[in-house]
Parts: sequence; structure tokens; C-alpha cells
Amino acid sequence: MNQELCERRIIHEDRLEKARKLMGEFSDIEAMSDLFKAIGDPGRLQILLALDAQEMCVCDLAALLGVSESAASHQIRILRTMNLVKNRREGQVLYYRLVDDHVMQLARVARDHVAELEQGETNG
Amino acid sequence: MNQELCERRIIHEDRLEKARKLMGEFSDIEAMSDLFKAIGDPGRLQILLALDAQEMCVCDLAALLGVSESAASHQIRILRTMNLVKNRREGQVLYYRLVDDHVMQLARVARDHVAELEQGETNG
DNA sequence: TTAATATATGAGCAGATATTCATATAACGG
DNA sequence: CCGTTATATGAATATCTGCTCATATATTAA
Repeated sequence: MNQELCERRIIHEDRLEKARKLMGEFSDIEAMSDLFKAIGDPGRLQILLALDAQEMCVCDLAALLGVSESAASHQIRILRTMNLVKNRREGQVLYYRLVDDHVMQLARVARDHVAELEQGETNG
Repeated sequence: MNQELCERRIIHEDRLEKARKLMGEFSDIEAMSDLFKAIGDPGRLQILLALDAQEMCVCDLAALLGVSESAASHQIRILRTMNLVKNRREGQVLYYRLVDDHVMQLARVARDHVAELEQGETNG
């Protein structure tokens, strides 16, 4: 399973060490990539962007995405697990909202990146 | 297949409209979620973080991740497709580096989010 | 209590994704 | 030219993910 890999011909041992040291600064890479993975779905991203404006219930979000309420609920569960959204109960209705501003910070950077790429393709 | 969805009992029509309008501000949600999906893999994220410090070749990156060079190359191709990395050839070696600072901006926000969660779990 | 509403969740299936393996390309040395 | 090195890539397989469907839970109403 673990074949000989590339260790027989590492070209830049010094760069490897430097990279490994820098990994220390971002210690929990698994958690970080899990966060990105959670946002890395158009439906879930749309949910998050919608919740930035106002709190919404599962049914509203399902209608917004054009999917079943069960599907929406499953997606929301992932966002809840990743601590991106929390809810407030009012009678039978659960209102969801963003936990903090981090998601929107990420969204704005992503929007800028995408926008720059599209501009580059148009001009270049 | 497309069941009646939730349209028969939308609770907050006004919120739906408001959310739909806000979607306009983030027009290319597909492209944005594709970007997050690309970063949403521990191997690819590690590659990107490593490349922030210095340019590296495929072999170095494969050694860093502990995977085959073919696997690393496939991962890098995704990053290249998403315009996150570019390369420079020096003889037979291709040196990869980040296209811009957007990825690191995203990484820092993600790191903060994860750190706050872990602190909350420790204290709370 | 029973019924209805709003949401959550587990199982199972379909589609997406990552890795391996084999092969292709590109640059260099002889 | 041929052989070697570094990387890319297509196909096949194994794993993961998202959806649907059925069912469970929680709240309210009667």
C-alpha cells in the first residue's frame, strides 16, 4: 500500500523542512479543510449567504434552494456540526442564523478571487 | 423526482425575496463553492500552505504529503485548474507557487475560526 | 390523549472524488 | 537519435457525499 513514494529522490530537503515547520503555524489542517469542505457546496454556501441577511427556517431555505426540506435539513446539519450556524426555536419553527462573521469574510475573499479571474479572462 | 418541494408552505415569503436579492451580490456561487471545494481537502490545503513559504516541485510536495507523485500531480492539477497555483519550469523541474494572496487570506480566516471554536470548547 | 406541523436523522442508492496503475509528454544527456 | 528524469493524464477502482424515503422527535392545538 505505502509504496516507496518519492523519498528516494527528494530534490529540496531544505524546502521540505521549511514547509513542515510552517505547517506548525496552521496546526489543525484537518479542521480547516473540513471548514472549507462544508462551504464548498453551492447549496450550503447559498444557505450561509442567505443567513447573513436574516434568520430563516428550514422550509424557507429549502424553497430558496429548490430542494426538499429533508435535503435542506441534512445540509444545515453539516453547517451546524461545523459550528457555522446556530438556531433559535420559536414554537415549532427553528430559525437559523450565522454563528459569527467568519463565513462572510471567507465569502468576500472568494468573491474577489473569482471576480479577478473572470476579469483576467475577459481582458487577457 | 422533483416532488412538490416546500412551496406549499413557505412561511416567510419576504425573507425569501430578500435572500434572493442578496444572491445577486454573490452572483457566481458555483465558482465560489468550487474554490472552497478545491481548498476543502487536507492534502490540497497543505500544498497551498507550503507554497506560501516558497516554490516547490511535485516531488517535494509528494514527499511532504506522503503520497505518490502521481497523486500529488492530480491534486495540483485541481489547484491549477482553479487558478490557485501556477508554475515555472527550470529544466525538467516545474516549480509551483501561489497565484496570489487570496488563499492565504482564506487560510487565516479559517485558522481563526477553528481556533475560536477550540477555545470555546476548552473554556465552555 | 390524538392529530398536525416543523424539523431531524438513519439507511440505502446514485453520483462525485481520490488514488493507483499504466502511459504520454517534455526536457536533458549522451 | 535513444535513454533518463520530472511531470501529466486517462482509466479503473474504492471511497465519500448528497439525495430520497421512511421514520423519529418536538411543539402546538384540540
